[in-house]
Amino acid sequence: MTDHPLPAAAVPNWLSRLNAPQREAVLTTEGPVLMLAGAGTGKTAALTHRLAHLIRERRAWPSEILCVTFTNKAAREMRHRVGQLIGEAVEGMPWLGTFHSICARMLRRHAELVGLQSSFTIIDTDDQLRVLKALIQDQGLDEKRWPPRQLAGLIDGWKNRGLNPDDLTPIDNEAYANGRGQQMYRLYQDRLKALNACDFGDLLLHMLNIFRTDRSVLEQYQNRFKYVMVDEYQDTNAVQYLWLRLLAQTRKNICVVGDDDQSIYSWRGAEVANILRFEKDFPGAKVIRLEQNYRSTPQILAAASGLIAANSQRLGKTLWTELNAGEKVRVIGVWDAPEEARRVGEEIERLEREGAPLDEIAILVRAQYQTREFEDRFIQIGLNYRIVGGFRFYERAEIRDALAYLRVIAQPADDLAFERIYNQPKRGLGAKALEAMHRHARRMGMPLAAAALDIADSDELPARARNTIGALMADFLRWRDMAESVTPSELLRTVLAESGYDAMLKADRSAESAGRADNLVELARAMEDYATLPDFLEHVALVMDNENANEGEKVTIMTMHAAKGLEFNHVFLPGWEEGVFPSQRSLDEGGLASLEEERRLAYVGITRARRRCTILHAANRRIYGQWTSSIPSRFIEELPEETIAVETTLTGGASLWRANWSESEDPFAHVARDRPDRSQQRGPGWQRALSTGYETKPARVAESTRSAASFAAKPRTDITVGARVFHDKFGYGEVVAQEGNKLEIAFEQAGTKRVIDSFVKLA
DNA sequence: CTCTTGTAGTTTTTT
DNA sequence: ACTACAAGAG
Repeated sequence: MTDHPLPAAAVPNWLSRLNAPQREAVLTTEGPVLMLAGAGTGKTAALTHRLAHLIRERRAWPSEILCVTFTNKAAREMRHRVGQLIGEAVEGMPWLGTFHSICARMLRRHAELVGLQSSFTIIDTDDQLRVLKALIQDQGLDEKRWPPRQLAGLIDGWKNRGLNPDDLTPIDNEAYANGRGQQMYRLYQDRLKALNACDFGDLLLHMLNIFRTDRSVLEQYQNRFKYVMVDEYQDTNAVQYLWLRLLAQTRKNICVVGDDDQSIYSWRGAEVANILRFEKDFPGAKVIRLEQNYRSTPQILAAASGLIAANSQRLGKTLWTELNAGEKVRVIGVWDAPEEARRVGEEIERLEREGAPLDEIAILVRAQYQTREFEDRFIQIGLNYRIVGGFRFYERAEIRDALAYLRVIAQPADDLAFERIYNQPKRGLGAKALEAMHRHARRMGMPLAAAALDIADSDELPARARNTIGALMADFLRWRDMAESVTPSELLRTVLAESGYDAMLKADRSAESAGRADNLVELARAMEDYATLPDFLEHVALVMDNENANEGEKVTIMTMHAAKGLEFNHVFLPGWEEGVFPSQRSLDEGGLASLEEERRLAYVGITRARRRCTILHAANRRIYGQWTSSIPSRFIEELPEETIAVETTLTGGASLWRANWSESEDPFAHVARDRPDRSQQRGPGWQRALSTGYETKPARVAESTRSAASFAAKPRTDITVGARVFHDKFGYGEVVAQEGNKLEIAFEQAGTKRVIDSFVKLA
């Protein structure tokens, strides 16, 4: 295309705010580019300008650029900033997103190639564990000895490495239940297929499998994507790497950005090696280093650089800044965790008095449990805070229940969702009913919902349970029809009203029920942004983070992992003690590599700060309910002495004494958390189940059976009229009629009953 | 079938 | 210490 390489003087105005290496990254559009961008060096600016440049110069249409990030937050930020540069055109960028959302989009188009329907459900970790647990029980394995969690971890690991069940080595196989790893992995994949579902790892693995086996699909995407860009390349794992390499192989217009010092996700399969070998993968790659830091003071930068220098495996770079020297990094030692929280609270109040906005203050912790202490304290002193990443909106029970209803409507094969709500609100269906449905479903190879329809039409369960099931299935069929013509949020409101869920909450007098109802209203509101039910469900599955409405200024509390890519004027880093940070687990399990990852995490933490950085450590902390005394983190010693100012309250006897008696009792301990009220049972759903007059429903149930024909109930071939059969409950009998999979049997003891064929065996 | 009691895991980090 | 789930009683 236009090949007039722009001389520096001719640089368009809109690039003038970039420095020389940034501009080089923007203008080097052809061929592989590796951008090594240290913390705070403006890599997002470089990336977004590069993207805008490609579009402005008409080198590619927005839809011809693949731009991958790791988190939804990063994707949103990128979209927003590109939008500022090129305006509306950003709307036409369907391929800007996370690895997972992009793969989901692709997989919907090619689902049949891996044995799924396009309507497949994306299940989260919770559902994944349920499936695995059921499989483990099926296989007669002891789930104490071989926990589902462990298997889930292994399977995730294999998927991250791009391995299918057939690709496992004997060593991988041995990792679970004495050589049953491969078998369990295969069973799990089969089960997912039957559920028409995939987990997070599958989104990538399935696409990789498709690319590997189906040339024409791969070529289609290779041709489409004229340019490929990848953010946080140091965090890619093997599948992501292989997937990218296939896509970029032909054109080689791939630009990756990363910082090996900020690689903090190796525990989920990320391989720093990917960034270290980029030049080998793409010979002739242009390597561009962004080393000018625009974020932090020299003191903060020097402290962080000094710390990270203790790591061995580094590409190495020298960050510099033109900013004026600021304050030293403060290191504060306190007696215990409550004092730590108190101290941080005081510091924040002081900053507030000096005019610092609360939005510019963050507390970055190693692990989620550390947030609690701060929460308690901030409630006590009335300081506004926001916890990022804690309990997510979409993980609340009532939200998951509502979503389960919608999932069953959208995707009848979704047994996980069906199991969640078949008796929620309570309808008087329990283990017996579930077992009957399971037995039939398994025997017929059909989903639970289809089995439920069959059972409603037989004498298998007591009349009351049967009628309840029939009524529920009739509801679902009605809702499924309605879904065609009504907006998703209207559908939800109808479902909540008609299922008795609303009534259940209303009748519940416990403290939380009002909040739950509010959450459901909020869910319906959130759904208004989506035109179709599948659109919404996809959003929920992949974009699980909640940007709750930002009312007013708040201090941010979050993990250091979550803080990557963000910056704040003032940063507090509590809990720098051996065993907390670096975490005990990393010390025990991962060896040196894992310790170095913790150190990189520390580096990420410090470099979030623009003006002031405060590190704290406590001498005593409660871990697993046990008081433990701890020593300051080794990372504190590794900070260059000239960059830090140490203030420790422990050295003087006075402060020790003070700490000793003031921490004795927290008067708010019992106020801060609400006791869950267990009086919510026996909701109106239960009453409704008794009072809705199920006797009048049979006609409707028969009708529903027909419309469920898509489930294709196959009759047994081994049973014919006249056959003598045995039924667990009714005993011996003779088949007098057969209609599809339903039998009419004259039992010797119980009289004539209608029974589903999967419940009898030949006598 | 629901409620109570006992036990074990939990505290890395995310899609 | 706290929760969440399994097992057992009513």
